[in-house]
Amino acid sequence: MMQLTASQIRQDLNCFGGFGQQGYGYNVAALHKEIGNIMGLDRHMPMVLIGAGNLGRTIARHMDFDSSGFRLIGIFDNSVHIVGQTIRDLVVRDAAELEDFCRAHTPRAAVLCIPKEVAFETTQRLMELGVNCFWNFSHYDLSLDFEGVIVENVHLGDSLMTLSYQINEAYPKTENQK
Amino acid sequence: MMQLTASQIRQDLNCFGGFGQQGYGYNVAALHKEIGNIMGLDRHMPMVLIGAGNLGRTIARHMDFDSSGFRLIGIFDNSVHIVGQTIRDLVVRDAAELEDFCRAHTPRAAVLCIPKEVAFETTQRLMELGVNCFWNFSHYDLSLDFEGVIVENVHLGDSLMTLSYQINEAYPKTENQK
DNA sequence: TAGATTGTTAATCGATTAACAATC
DNA sequence: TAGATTGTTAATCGATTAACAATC
Repeated sequence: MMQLTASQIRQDLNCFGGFGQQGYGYNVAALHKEIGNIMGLDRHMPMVLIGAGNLGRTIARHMDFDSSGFRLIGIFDNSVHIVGQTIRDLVVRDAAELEDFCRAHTPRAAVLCIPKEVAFETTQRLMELGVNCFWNFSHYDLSLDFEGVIVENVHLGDSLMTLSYQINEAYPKTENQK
Repeated sequence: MMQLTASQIRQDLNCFGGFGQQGYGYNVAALHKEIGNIMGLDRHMPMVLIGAGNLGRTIARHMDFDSSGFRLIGIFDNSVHIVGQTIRDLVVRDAAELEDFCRAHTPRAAVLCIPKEVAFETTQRLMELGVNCFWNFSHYDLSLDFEGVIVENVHLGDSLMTLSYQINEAYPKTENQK
């Protein structure tokens, strides 16, 4: 279904070890669990979310942090209109409380749902508090300015442009449209 | 800055043609425009968004469709609580109007911000209306059931798990944590 | 002409695929 | 023993890198 060959699956699994039994097959349940362990999905690492605008709220509401290796323990914003709101079971805290909160709960990871204008300073604040793993929704490239960060970027604009390219390849612009 | 080599850039550009002048260089502004043309970023293809829940509203509000090759011309939902709301400059329409609207405006692309339970039937409805290009935020794999679709998937869960894996590689679980 | 930079071909590297041994 | 399926090595393929010719 995923368009992978049997060879490729065997090769990929063998990067991490042997999980099957020759002549018999794989124990699917056990393999599934092993892969989860390799990915660290059972770690429940404390994580904070910065920026509770439309995007941040959506992420906080929709994502299943618990089954992805994380536990969302705090949501922060600097707008008086948003601070105090409850999202899921968390009350949005004032960004000014970030230092105290991080010292108390020592998260190592953060979701960045902030405008790129404040991305640098926010990242710097977090790094000083020991947070160096980022799920980055901002348009700012953290890895340029910070050493030793672990970043996973989500740039939805790139994704939409990729779709545009695929469509443009399959159905090219006609001369009239130019 | 993007960690690409000069060789790689030249090779990649030459997949589409020669845009520079030997001995002189590239005209950056012209090259930028050419790349946009290749990606079809100036097409303003009509696009509808299906599902105006948290995620759908966020996408509709945040994304710059116009500079990515699309024009968002309609937002649809089936909840009476959401239909009638205004997002940006669009009023959310009842999903029942989808057929009439598509016949009138003939969009070819759609954003799917719907639960996976209704993803199949919604896709089928859209395909019958001539919409076969999808920006898919649902957990459902369209390409399995539909031939000739162009799909760009956004699976945020995968992205978060990728971050988990990277962290788990860099900072492995200790035995105590197991 | 010398220096610089692109276009293009060749060499290298890594990933995918195929083949086969090992094992149930 | 025969069939099936994994683990692992070898062959193939494609992408990245390097080299060099072309051109300003």
